[in-house]
Amino acid sequence: MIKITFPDGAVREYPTGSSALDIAKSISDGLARKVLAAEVDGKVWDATRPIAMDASLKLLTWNDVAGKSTFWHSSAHLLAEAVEALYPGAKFWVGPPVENGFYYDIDLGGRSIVEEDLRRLEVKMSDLARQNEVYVRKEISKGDAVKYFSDKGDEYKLDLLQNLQDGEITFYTQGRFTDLCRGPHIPNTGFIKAIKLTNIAGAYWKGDDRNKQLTRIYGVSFPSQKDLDEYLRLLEEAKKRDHRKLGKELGIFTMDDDVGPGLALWLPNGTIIIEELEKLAKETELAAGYKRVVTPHIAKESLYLTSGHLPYYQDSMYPPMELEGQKYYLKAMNCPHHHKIFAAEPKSYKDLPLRLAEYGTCYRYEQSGELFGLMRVRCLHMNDAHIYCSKEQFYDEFKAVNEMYIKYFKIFGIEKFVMRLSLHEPSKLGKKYVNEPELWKETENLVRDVLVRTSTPFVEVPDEAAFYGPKIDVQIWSTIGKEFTLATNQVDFAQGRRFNLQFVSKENNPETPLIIHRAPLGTHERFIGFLLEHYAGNFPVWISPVQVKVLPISDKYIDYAQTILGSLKKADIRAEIDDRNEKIGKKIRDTEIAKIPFMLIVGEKELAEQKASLRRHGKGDLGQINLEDFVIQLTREIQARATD
RNA sequence: GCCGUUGUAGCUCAGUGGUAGAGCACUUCCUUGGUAAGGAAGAGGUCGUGAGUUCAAUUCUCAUCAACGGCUCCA
Repeated sequence: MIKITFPDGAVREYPTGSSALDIAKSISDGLARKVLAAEVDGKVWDATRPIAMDASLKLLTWNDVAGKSTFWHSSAHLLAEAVEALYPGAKFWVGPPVENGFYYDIDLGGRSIVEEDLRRLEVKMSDLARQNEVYVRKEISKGDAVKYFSDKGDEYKLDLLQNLQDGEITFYTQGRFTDLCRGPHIPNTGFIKAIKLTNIAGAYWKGDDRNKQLTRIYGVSFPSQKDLDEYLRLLEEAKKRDHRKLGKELGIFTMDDDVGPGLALWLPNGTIIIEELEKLAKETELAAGYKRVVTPHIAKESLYLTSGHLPYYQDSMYPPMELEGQKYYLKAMNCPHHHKIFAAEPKSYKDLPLRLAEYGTCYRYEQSGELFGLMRVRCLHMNDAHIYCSKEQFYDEFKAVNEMYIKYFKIFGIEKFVMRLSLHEPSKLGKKYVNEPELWKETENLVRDVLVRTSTPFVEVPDEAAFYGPKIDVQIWSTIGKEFTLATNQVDFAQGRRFNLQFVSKENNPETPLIIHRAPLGTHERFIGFLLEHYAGNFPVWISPVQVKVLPISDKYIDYAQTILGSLKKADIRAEIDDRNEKIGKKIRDTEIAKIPFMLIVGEKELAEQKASLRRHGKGDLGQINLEDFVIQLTREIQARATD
């Protein structure tokens, strides 16, 4: 007998060699039908794998992340089985679960597949699933494994085997398909009741663009059709929040073929949002001791040779234009210009920290396949600033920048983000990173220290630093799941030297400042793209392009509506009037769809009492109000930059 | 940049080897209506661009541009 400890601390005895599934059955058949895998002594196992000694046990179902992953991983095997059945000779790389489903990377030997193939594969997968094929685990020697895949002619699996040793190699077989896999898997394919293959994509082998491109098939699967339907519904919901769709519907921005890819045109409504954001940034930065500067959009080649950007980032810059025998580049970053401002006059320690801020317009030649609505563009307006400080001042300055992020995020109610501490990779010194091993260590420790001492949760990511120093990126996700850096806070110990920037210390010695590059609001493009999705287009009133719409019941009340409009405008409230020849129901509907926060409806009654009927977007009729009170209240809400 | 898909009116989309349709939006008229779509009429498109096949191309072929889904990249 073995002693099994359950998550609630209960200990029960079972015959040696019982599986998690056996144990579940002993509790209830209903539970056994839901068990996908098990956590045995903290490791995820097949539910069917015999347990030979005392262990702690947690049964994993669809409601556990690990249970879901196992389910999707097994679905990937099922996909591979279907692919092998329909397209003999296919070779397989890897088929992992992902956040929302699974994929399998496959070499189809020159064959390309289309949407119809996905439907055929779905049918085949469902057929195979219905056969309740058992996932059989088998430990196998490296020699036998190599022989199996050599005979099969699958060089990808052979490549995987190279890094595995005897004793850690397992095969999983379901039906006619056998895969090299460490598992675990669900008990049998019958658990997979609903399957949707979502898309086909090319994916470089091992993620290296010098390698062959494999066919990646993405899919998602569920234990019931109802779950799939719900998932598809949520996908539809997410699409409604997509900033590209909302941006068009709300008149925020547009793109035009003649202007060029990745070059957003800001429409009047979008421009209002930009101006509100800039107002916020300018107020905040003024209070934090920043000074504003303005710099040109272009500079000579020599500037970027000095900064070091040309050797590192030329591929991401627009090609140069030639004037008077000189090469000029569109600026991809503002820092070199700001460094020149620092250098324009001699500096003493008394001038530090010097904080230079600019909403700088940058142009980056992003790869065509990378462009994505407003989130990834080729012309961007950065909430940029550079802080020049001494080593002693660094901690406070860097910390203040981090606090500024948090302050902004509170204003916008941004809660789902991850702080990412990006570090250098020592083997790439002199290539991807400036060759200053000591400075790298020192500044990375300084930055980590700020995060640790301010108890900011963060993740460390190697090989993601800027070429000039480590950084903290704030990562967010678009509604369709793409990850982006929203804000960034970077240390730069390299450019100060490259530009020979100096200040005179208290001891009358020349010293090189440390530089902090920071962009708490990222760029207008990405930030507004993110805000559109974050609020689903329902902007808080302070950034709403139109804050109040005045709706006369009929044209008899247009004059009174105009009077109200006048008072609103006098109070600097962005208001419009809907004087179309439409019924009030239609006007309300159109205003609701336009996501305008407030409506003032005026007719016979309102005119008689010199009032207005208030309606709030999404909340409906709020009854009659006194206009002066409304203006006071609304102004207060706008000034507070209230979220709702 | 790479793989795949798509490209018809301002928007969402239908359609055909014989030079095009719907709904919404827009304009005009009727209606003056009280909290999410009143009615009628009208206007609007070289079917992304270029070339080829054909008596004839929006439709077939090729190229190109752009968008979309991924991959790679992301100061």
